[in-house]
Amino acid sequence: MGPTIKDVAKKAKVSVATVSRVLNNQPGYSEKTKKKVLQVIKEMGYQPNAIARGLINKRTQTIGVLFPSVSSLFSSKVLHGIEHIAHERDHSVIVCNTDTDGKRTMKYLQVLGEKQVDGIIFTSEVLTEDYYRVLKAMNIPVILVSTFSLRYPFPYVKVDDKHAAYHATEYLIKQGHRKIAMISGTEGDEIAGTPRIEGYREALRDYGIPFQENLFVFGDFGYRSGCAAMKKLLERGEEFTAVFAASDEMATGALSVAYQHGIKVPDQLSIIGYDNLQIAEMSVPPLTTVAQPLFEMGKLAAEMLLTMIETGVTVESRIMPHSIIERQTVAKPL
Amino acid sequence: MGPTIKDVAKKAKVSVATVSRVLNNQPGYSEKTKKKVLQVIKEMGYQPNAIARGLINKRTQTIGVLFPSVSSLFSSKVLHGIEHIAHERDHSVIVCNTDTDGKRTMKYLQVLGEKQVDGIIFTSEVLTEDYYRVLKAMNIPVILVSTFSLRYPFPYVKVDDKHAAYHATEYLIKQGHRKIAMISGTEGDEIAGTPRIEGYREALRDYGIPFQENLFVFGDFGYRSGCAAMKKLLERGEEFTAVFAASDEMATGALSVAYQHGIKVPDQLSIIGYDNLQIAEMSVPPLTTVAQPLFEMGKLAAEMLLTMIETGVTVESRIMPHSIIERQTVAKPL
DNA sequence: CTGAAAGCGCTTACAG
DNA sequence: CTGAAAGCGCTTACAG
Repeated sequence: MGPTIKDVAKKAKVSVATVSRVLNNQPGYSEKTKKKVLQVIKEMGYQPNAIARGLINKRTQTIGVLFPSVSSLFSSKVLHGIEHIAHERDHSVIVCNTDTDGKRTMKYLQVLGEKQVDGIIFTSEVLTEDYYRVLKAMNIPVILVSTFSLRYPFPYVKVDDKHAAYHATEYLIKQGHRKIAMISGTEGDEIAGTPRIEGYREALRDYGIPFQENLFVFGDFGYRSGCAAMKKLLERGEEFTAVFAASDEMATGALSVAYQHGIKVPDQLSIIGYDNLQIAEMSVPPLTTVAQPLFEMGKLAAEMLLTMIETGVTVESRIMPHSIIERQTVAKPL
Repeated sequence: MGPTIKDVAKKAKVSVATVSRVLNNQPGYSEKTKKKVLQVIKEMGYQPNAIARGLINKRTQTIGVLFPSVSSLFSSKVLHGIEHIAHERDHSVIVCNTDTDGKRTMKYLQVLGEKQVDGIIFTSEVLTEDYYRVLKAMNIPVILVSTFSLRYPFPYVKVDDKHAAYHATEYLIKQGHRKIAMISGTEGDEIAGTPRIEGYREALRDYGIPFQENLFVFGDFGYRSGCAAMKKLLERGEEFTAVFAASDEMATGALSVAYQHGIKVPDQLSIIGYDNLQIAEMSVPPLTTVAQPLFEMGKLAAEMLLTMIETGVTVESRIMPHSIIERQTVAKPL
């Protein structure tokens, strides 16, 4: 271990109280002692012990973040944004990978509590009553990202999924498409599943296009499920000129399968995704998609959390703007 | 704040020492008191304060990880592996995003020191003397991932880049290619740049193929630089039937440009990448590439670090196996 | 089997 | 302007 505040005090011939004061820029010492102390600190290479500080200040300058999967393209962008602001405002971030597993999540929540984090960001998953209870009991600020809860009053930052899905579908319609298939996310997912389906259906309805079971299929947001869904759609034999996939990964899967079947995108088939992950730009051809400002969402969530930590006042939820990134997978139907 | 060990002790009518003992499964109490204490703990919803524990134990059960960019596909995989093992072995991980910025990195190192992390994993960047000095001064275990240092004796886990590049090039040669271009990583990068160039050149040499300046171009590992490099190669007019790109992102860029120029892959041009990121599987056509076991590397690094933390003995560096993932971007030349 | 006490490295009234 | 002392929530000899 390095030198402690005691060592510094002794060497500088002052009390630890004085050293502590200059360390924290508090008043109560002459310019001369300040200089002396600062010099000794430098000489000894003294570093304050944040753990000891945390114990007494009841603040650890650390926040916890929970993701279903840290390595997903989605989570890593959001994490990047969170980390950026946290660092700017002198906080560290502990990452937790829940695997969408209830037990694991509860365990993380407990650990985060024991480690006395100052706040928590909970992302992309349904806030169960269990989670809510322990979060509530921890009595620290919590921000939800890409998820929300009607029942539990944590502020959130997210895109309006239903609205965004409506726009994506409408965009296709405005290009002239009427036979529009949808590859949805996980069945029953109330966060990124159902709302996007609703957006799709409402756009269809508003433009007088009947919803067809045959043109609708569930995936699980992942690439492989996109491939499978596309195959299913093709096998059903129902004609369609465009598909709206509820994630870029699924859209890319659909793209691959189209390619394998010799279907030209966008000449014979238009595809629009959702997320605007890096792969959207890198796919061949580049994917037209709905963009969520993930990095910004991470930043905003961290800002909201830190504001709550610092001021104690509850912050307002925020709906972030989505947008349609026009690239090369959508064209007018033949 | 929740109840402390004192509250528990009072309510259970024992001393805090006893509570501490049952908490830590140490001997020294009757079955009866144990039951009593456990019951009170449950009743009060008592959670130990890890900060107080850390202060006295000189162990925080926390490790720090430094990445150039947390949101890169590369870093997030490694992070996932690290987090997985850390959690399994009761440690938390603090992530740091250095932006490959010296000042920022030094700041993180300082914070990690103040927060008394038990160990550090340093990834994908050159270990400068400055970094080494403060790391050394912290006197805690350090593991390097995807980087290494001849001068400074920290154990590392990485793939043999030169060897892997040799294999990739050799693979192309064995398919019958003789005119093989290379899109390299960043010029002067001693970690993932130069070694891969050397591997490429040695394979060429071993198979009696002269190295041609015209078929070599630098990128910076990113997608856009891959696009630019491919354009440059095409503009130079020197014929080639295959390209080895030192990253999947650059390979994907090359793929896009080939597509834009109406060059069929793999019929007219073969491409092999490096990394085996998710996009390799998702590209059209799927990218043949060199795989590094990123998740496993993260896991192994965490295991090595935790072993050093727990036993105090220095662990051996590890070269991880690379492999060539054959997909659909390489064929025999016309 | 059990408890009183010291101590981890700090901060913060309090007193001077 | 400065220091002695209490205390944050724990663990761990030490003594019984």
